[in-house]
Amino acid sequence: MLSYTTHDLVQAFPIFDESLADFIIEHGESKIFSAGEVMMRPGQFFKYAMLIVKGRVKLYREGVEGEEFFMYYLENGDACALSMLCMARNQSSTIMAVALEETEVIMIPIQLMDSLMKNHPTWYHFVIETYRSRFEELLTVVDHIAFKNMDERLEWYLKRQTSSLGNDLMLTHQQIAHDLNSSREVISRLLKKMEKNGQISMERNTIHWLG
Amino acid sequence: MLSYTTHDLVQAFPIFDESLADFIIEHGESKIFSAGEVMMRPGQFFKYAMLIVKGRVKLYREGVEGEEFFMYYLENGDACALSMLCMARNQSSTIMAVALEETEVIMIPIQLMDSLMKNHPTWYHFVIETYRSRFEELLTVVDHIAFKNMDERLEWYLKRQTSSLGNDLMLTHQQIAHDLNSSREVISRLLKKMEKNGQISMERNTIHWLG
DNA sequence: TTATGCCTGTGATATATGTCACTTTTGTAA
DNA sequence: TTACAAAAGTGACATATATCACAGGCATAA
Repeated sequence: MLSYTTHDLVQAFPIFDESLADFIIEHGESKIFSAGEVMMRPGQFFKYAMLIVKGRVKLYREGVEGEEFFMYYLENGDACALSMLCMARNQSSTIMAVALEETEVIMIPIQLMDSLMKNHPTWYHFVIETYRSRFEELLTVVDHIAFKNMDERLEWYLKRQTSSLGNDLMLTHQQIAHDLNSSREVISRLLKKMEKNGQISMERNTIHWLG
Repeated sequence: MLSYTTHDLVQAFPIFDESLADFIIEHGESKIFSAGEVMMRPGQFFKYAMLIVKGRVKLYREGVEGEEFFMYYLENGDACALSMLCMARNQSSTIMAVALEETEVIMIPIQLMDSLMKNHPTWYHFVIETYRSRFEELLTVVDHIAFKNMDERLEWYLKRQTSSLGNDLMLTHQQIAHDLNSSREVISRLLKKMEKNGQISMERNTIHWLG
């Protein structure tokens, strides 16, 4: 039994109807991850579908030699598409989810899926929409790495960051290089260019987006 | 009313139970696409979920300047994850699906989704599994373009092709270059190397995989 | 204050891939 | 057979990105 009100939940997940919200309040479990905590790792087996109520989760892909590649953030009102697949198997696929801030999630046990699907049309609308949006996002990620040069990718990366984190980004060039699987020097040089073009301004540890 | 038997359908889609197969036979529609026909294009609105019964469909991403990027094939027993999202909106996202051979599909109208989800647990298991596998596939695509050099990507590409098309690939270097968004010369040179390493042999229009 | 460890800037160079120009091979149609 | 177009081979060069080496700036702890 969760401590949210029906109203809270419908506000966070507008697609839910009240009976679904009530069902989740009654049967869901709650969990808080602290900043920096790993929420999901390679080859993990899921027993729950996870809904994000508060905080921010960074999803990224790990290469075999420890490279990183940023994919997207999950925030309030999102669900982890991968956790909802519910049947993830042990595989070499290595997706990582890390809480960036203290993050509050609702966990819904697998066993409830049948009942949810059967009795709550808004639940599977939600599931479908979750997949759809992540799938689309992944497609645009593919577009960018397949078709674009690093300068455009960097610009797009910064835009996405600002839409999630605001215009003042507390990021080092090194972190950005990791997220784009590039190198610091390259990122530094490209940022310098963007600064000259008046797209951003920079301070130590911070980039200001001048959109 | 489709002309398949329950048995046919369950054989093609082993996850279906008989009552689901019967439902689909009763309410689904059938369509045949001829080789080369475009089955899905940018910004299309879907009224049907599509199940592939026979043939082969190539899915690829188009860049803004007409570049191509191969993603995956759909074959007998697969469903088009994107069509199942059912609510695709007009967007700049440009995914293309083209029938490679004559391809036979079952089309399930959106309006039936509610009933299918409600009454046929094996249906949503199928839907979930469809998403899961496409999502995973897309993740491995991201891995390769994010982390790997062209030689490894080419090798992986050829392996995937063979697992779908057999060991004798009727492909020109130009086609491969398109699929990988590279250039013919680069692909030719890399193929030459692979030939020297004994991984493949080549003829005009054909590459033999010597796995 | 000094010492230390990030963070950032910058030139030189290496490497992978893309591009250009041209040739040779091969299959097919006239 | 010849003629032609598509496919494939190849060297030279261009460009983007990665890597290396090092210097200077800034923040924090001792």
